[in-house]
Amino acid sequence: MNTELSSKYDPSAVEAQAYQVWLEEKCFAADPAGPGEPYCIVIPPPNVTGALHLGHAINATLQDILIRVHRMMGFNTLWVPGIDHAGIATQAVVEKQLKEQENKTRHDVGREGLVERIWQWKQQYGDRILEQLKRLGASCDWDRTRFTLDDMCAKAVRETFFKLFKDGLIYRGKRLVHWDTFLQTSISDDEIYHETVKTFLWHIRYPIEDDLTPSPGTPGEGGGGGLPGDQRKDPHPTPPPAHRARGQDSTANKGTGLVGSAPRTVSPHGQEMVRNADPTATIRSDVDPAAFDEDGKAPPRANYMIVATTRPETMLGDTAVAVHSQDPRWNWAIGKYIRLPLTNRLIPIIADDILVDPKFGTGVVKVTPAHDPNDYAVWQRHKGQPDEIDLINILTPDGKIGSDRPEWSKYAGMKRNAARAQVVEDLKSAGLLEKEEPYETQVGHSDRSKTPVEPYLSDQWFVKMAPLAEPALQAVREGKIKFHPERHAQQYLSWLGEKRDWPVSRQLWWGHRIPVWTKSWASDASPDLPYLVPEDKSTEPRVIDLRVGGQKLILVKKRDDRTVTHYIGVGACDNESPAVLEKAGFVQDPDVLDTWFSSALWPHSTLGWPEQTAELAKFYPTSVLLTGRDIITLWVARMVMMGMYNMGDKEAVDALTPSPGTPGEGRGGGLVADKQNDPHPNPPPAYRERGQESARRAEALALGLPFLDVAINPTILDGKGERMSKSKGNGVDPVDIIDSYGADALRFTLTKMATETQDARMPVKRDANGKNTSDKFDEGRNFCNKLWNACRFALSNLENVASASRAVPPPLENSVRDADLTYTLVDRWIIARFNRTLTTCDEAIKSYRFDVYAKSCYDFFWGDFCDWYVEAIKPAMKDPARSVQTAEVLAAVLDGALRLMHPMIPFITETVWWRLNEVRPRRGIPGRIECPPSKRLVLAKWPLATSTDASAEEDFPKLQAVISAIRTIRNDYQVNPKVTVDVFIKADDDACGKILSSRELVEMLAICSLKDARADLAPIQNAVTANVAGYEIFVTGLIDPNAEKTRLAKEIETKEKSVSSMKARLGNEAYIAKAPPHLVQQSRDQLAAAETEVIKLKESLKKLE
RNA sequence: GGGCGAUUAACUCAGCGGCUAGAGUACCUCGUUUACACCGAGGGAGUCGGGGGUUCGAAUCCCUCAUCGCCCACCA
Repeated sequence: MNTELSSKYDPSAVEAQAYQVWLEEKCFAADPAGPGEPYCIVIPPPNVTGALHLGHAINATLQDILIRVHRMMGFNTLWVPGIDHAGIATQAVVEKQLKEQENKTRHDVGREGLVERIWQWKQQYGDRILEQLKRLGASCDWDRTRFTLDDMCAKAVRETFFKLFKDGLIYRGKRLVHWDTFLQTSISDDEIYHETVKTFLWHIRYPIEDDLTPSPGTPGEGGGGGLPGDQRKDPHPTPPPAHRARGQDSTANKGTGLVGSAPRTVSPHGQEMVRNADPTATIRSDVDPAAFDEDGKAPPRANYMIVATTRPETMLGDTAVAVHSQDPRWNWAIGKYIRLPLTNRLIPIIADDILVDPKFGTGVVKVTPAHDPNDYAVWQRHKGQPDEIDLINILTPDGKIGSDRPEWSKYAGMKRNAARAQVVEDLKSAGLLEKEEPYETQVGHSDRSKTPVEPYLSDQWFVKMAPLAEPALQAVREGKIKFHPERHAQQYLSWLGEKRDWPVSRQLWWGHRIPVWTKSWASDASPDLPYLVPEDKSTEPRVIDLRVGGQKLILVKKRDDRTVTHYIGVGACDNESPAVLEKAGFVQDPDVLDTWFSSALWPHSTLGWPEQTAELAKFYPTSVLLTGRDIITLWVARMVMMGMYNMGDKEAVDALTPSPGTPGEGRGGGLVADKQNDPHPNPPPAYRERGQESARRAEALALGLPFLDVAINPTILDGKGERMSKSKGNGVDPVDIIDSYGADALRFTLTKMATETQDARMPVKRDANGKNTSDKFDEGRNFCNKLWNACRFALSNLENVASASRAVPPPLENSVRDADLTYTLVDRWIIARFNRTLTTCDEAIKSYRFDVYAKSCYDFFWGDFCDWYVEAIKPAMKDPARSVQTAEVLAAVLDGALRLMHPMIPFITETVWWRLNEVRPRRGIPGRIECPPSKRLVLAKWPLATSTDASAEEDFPKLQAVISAIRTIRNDYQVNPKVTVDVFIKADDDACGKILSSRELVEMLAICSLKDARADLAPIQNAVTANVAGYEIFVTGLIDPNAEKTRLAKEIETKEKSVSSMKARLGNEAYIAKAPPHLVQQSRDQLAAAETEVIKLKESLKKLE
């Protein structure tokens, strides 16, 4: 291997070689049996839909920084890479490709054909994604790469579903889905596009049936039923074994999760599966009744209501009319009935303050629960209430009016538009059409068939949220999991707080097939059953928990009616369970699980759960989750829930959740309230205070938490603040940047952008090759180039200087030696600066302030190390008397700097490290910069911050100020850089002593000759002067009286400004009385200093006249 | 409609009660001294979005308005 550093920095060569070495030497491989505290991150698996973008790049870079830092700190470190199958999204791109390339639909190739094609896609893009991560420098343990659809994850998915089912947390329920009447399938939200359609808004009269006492058959009487389609007549099926559900709602939730044609579970709030019932919706209680009564008189009570609709044909399925409870025009009618035109059905007038906005339209809304999401929500809200309403489906799967109701038989078989025309015509002839006005509306269309979609009730599987969500809420409320920045916890809390049940089935082909098998047969003939359940002759609903061939299997037997028995089988973790069931004639549910179902298990499924693997034991809970804020709800919340559910110790989890009796109302404020009570919210613990951390970890382990911290990285937007996307053409491909700038430069720039803000902007432009790029990466590239060259220079110097003969390094315990005193000021200063930078970086990384880490490294390396230190030691390095000592410091500081920056800039630092090891294998300054040797930087020890050096940090900046002042004068007078100027300095004895002891430095860096420095300096004629840091500086030989007058006048002006502002401040009695004394003193000192400087400047000015 | 965020130099951003408000890029001047022109030295550049308030003191905290953006929900 060639360790020479090329004179020109070439990222591609450096990067390829270093990465290859890391891989060959298995530097990223984790060993659960190895030493060290665990530190684990599981990657947010990128969707296999396409290549990685900058969002992934920043996310992966930050994770890699954490992983590399902790690896160097001696943690047993594991970064699990992986990819997400991304159900809908991936199927959609492959279907699109199929259409474009072969002009086929998924129905043409069939389920197996399509799935096979998607696997091909996965192979191609999955590999590409992993390749991209490698080019970025990600130090993942590649042997543990996972895919959310691989066998390991599949096992975890089946086990979880099984467990949830057994615990009664999974149920079958109805949900309104988008229905494509042409393809006769439900489609996802993503596959809908909206088209503006010109239609009419029809205003229809609904006659109020006055003075009608509710008859026994009408709803509201509590259970009389009698309405066709009423599902309440079904008996509740037998609950599965009553495993104790978690959380305060447990009692209300037991005994569900089973077969059924309609949701029967009523959670305390009636929200159990309402996708569209938004419990946070504003209830319009602020309505002022007077607003409807402009004349001060109550309006006359009408004997009909007017409803407006764009879809009159749906009135066949109306089951109520809703008004606002505070609307004086209509609230008197609540509880009365409408005689629904055309069908002659009686439907109730109900109050629903969420649905109805009294300020809009007539204030009356027709309610069609089976065909409108909002109306469905109304049905949900009123279910179980005295004003419960009915639900009537009027459509057949192919989008025609059904024939199951005699009252609308006239319309049966008509398609939407025909039915609409007929209904309108009939209303007209009945004189019930009040008005017909042109209207534009957005109609959802199916992306597949290009036909309008219908909201359609369909059977879906749901996961009950309340018992899962409550512990997950508590875990964050009580700080067991911490968000960084903290404010992001709010989104998590408010979303989970809704506890909306989670619809987990998707009508797709790509994904984890729902592990449910069903079979129905006449109850007197069950030929295959004995194979599974030898002795079951019962016709009663029951749950049969059994093992077949050692496989966990649960069977639910439900008597549907007298002649047919349904069995549901749910297979658990083994691949053979399906086979067992299928052999017995069971048929698997055609749907797949929501892609987030497998994602929710990611932190523990990737470590081997449900097997008790060594990885799981060592690395769970993971240390931190780094992700974008857009998936806090979809993903983070679900991981916490499922982690606690699968991994948590039941007692610990239960103890976390307050029982219903405990006062819980005080915690409405959540985080905010806690923050106010705690004087030190989220205190930044010193990085190595391990005790606190391991206590937190133990607690998290008991609770089953998937991670201790959640760090949110910013979203990268383009220069206009818009999200990057392919369709907009404003996306930047990280690989393009790596090709042109290098991975280190990309990483540095992204790290520096990782502030606490939620968005980071990146102006995008096109490069010469027509690719998108951004000037933002210049900074990273420049820094990398600087780093490369400074290292080359340092190494070439070290090559020429022999190592000190003493044995190095001695153990850390050795305190600072007396020999330290022999170090020069600049040596002591750079060592102090290094240690201070290290401390800052430790804190920054601990608190996920990656920008601070990047900025500190940049300032230290470029601003201190290159600009001052390296320049300052040039003479000493050429002087045999001093070079040995100087080289020791140089080597140690360089060593420390490489370690410090390696996590962010891994390739260059590693490459330089190899050369440094050759040139100077032993290095370190005992007690100041320890440099324990390591062949590879990636595995080297993280530096330990040591004491700082107050006097060096105070004195050196004064030298810098003097040098800068002389340089400024030189520049102002445009002195040729080769010309040496003469300088005299007046200051007190101590200060003069200091400047004289660094005389060489000042003379070299300011290109001057320091003629004299003393307290009693004789007046200097015709000098250009400056006053800094207690030094009065005179530069002779270049005076231009007029220019100097202007210069001094300007100087005096600014100084006087500061004098007057200080005076004003000190003249304020309240300031003297109330401000902290040290600030008052500081102001006084500043005033004094400024005043004397003004006097001196004025003296100088006088001399010129 | 709800939530979150942003508004500081020409651009991209730090700073979040107390230094004369900083950095990078761009710009201007000077300079190729063998680490680096992807460089060095120096410089100009800002009523900290507007308006109120709290405070001895506000870019920083509170209220309000305006503009922009992101996420979520929705438009009978």
